[in-house]
Amino acid sequence: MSVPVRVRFAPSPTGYPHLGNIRTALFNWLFARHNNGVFILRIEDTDVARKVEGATEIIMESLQWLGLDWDEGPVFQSDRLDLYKMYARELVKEGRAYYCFCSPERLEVMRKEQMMRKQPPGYDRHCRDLTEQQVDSLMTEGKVPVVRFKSPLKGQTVVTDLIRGEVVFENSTLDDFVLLKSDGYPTYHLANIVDDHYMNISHVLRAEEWLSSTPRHVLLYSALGWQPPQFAHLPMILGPDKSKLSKRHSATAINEYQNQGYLPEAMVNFLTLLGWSLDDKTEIMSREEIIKNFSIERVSRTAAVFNVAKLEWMNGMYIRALNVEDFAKRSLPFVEQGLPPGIKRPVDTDYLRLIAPLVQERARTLAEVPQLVDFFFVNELQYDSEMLMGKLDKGQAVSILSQTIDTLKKLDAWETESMEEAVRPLVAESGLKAGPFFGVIRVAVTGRTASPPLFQTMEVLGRERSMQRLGAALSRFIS
RNA sequence: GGCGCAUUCGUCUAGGGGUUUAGGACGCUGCCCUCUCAAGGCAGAGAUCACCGGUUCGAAUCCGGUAUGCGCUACCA
Repeated sequence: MSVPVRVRFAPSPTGYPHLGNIRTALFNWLFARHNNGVFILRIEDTDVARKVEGATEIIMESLQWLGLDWDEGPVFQSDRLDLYKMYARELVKEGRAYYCFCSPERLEVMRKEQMMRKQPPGYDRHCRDLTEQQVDSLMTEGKVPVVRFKSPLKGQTVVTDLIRGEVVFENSTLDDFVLLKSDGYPTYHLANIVDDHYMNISHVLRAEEWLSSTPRHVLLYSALGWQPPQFAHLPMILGPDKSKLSKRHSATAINEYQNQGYLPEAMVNFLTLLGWSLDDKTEIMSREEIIKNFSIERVSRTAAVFNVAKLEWMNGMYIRALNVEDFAKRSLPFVEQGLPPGIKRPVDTDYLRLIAPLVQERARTLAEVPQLVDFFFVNELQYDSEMLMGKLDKGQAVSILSQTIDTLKKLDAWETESMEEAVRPLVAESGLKAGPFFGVIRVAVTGRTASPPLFQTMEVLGRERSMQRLGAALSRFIS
């Protein structure tokens, strides 16, 4: 019988979660779902100074956007301060921790000196051996202490990591870290251990940056007489400069990707592949496939650089896989937002549905859709006559336009096929290649040199608008 | 400075002693398709598997050292 899997995502509420946080959440969620376990959301709001109002809501929205549903929580550490205090006191009582009255100023000076002497910085254990009387008198003076853990001076602590194996730390390199701050809040180390224990967390999946503090956690578990969970330290996600992803890098927050028109399912697929792989070739996988196959054994040990270009490609794959209806629906908010202000809102959704199939395979993100479709909406096309002529001369352009207008005018049905049937012969007669010939019409109708297929575009645009645009182009040359 | 982790094409990765002339993907280049742009198809360039030693009949794969990168080194998480 193995322990039931219970994992948690435990961000601190400091703003939009960035890609690294989200990847951690994702792996925890995948691990829980694969093992029919429980995924818990816990908010680590023990740093009053860094706490940002509304951040919890933002975190929850981000998880929801990606479809990472949690089974318990959100649990707030700030609601459980008494619990942490209780264990801090207990540890002091048992001689496993002590009160420290050193001022921030003293600590600062101490650190500077250590740095200057090229010594490893760390608390010098000044208060470690205060007598009970000394503590009492400092207390009555009104001094507010922190509680520090009494790290063993010698011996080793072994961390067993599911991804990295056994990692051995010399206890002499561990300092007496703070458990309870002077404002009564616990540090991460204390709160984390107490909560993981109380919530019966079975596996701690977190970023590699935590590996160095894990021996402290192991020591704490043992001091409290608790069984530690299993640890798995996930490889970090790096910026293009190979340093830890942070605000210095562009677009690190998850909401930026939402705003840029990335699909959550593409995001999930892509992030899954940052540090995990199924085999030597499978890349596009449904959520179900990923859940079915996810395992810690296949998590890589090496940090991964976040590569937007590949995300773009994958997002394009997902966009093309959408059914047209869905694509139109998901594009709508981006179109509403991205079309020039002069165009009437709300945007005609039936019209957009007709346009959608013409641009779906041309968009890599939903945010690109407005630029792809705007000529369907604007009243007056902006382009210069040079563009209209392309490599042809004025006479040729005039002839192409007038012949096309005459031909289309006689057409009964304004449909892609009949238009093409009627216009194609003109190309042959002109002695030109189809490219340049259609190029003139394309610019006349769309105002650009690259567009969806011409006749399909004209069909959707409608007879009236198409003819009007062709006429407008012709009148540039004949006034 | 100390401690820890890591090191396979530019990037994400497969590989876990012989099946490897190191596979796939993104990106890049070329060709095909083609009314343009995409999409799609095909092809190509791109990795002395960080380096040096060792183990072994045989090493990208195991061991040691070195180098480099990154992380931690707070009353932040």
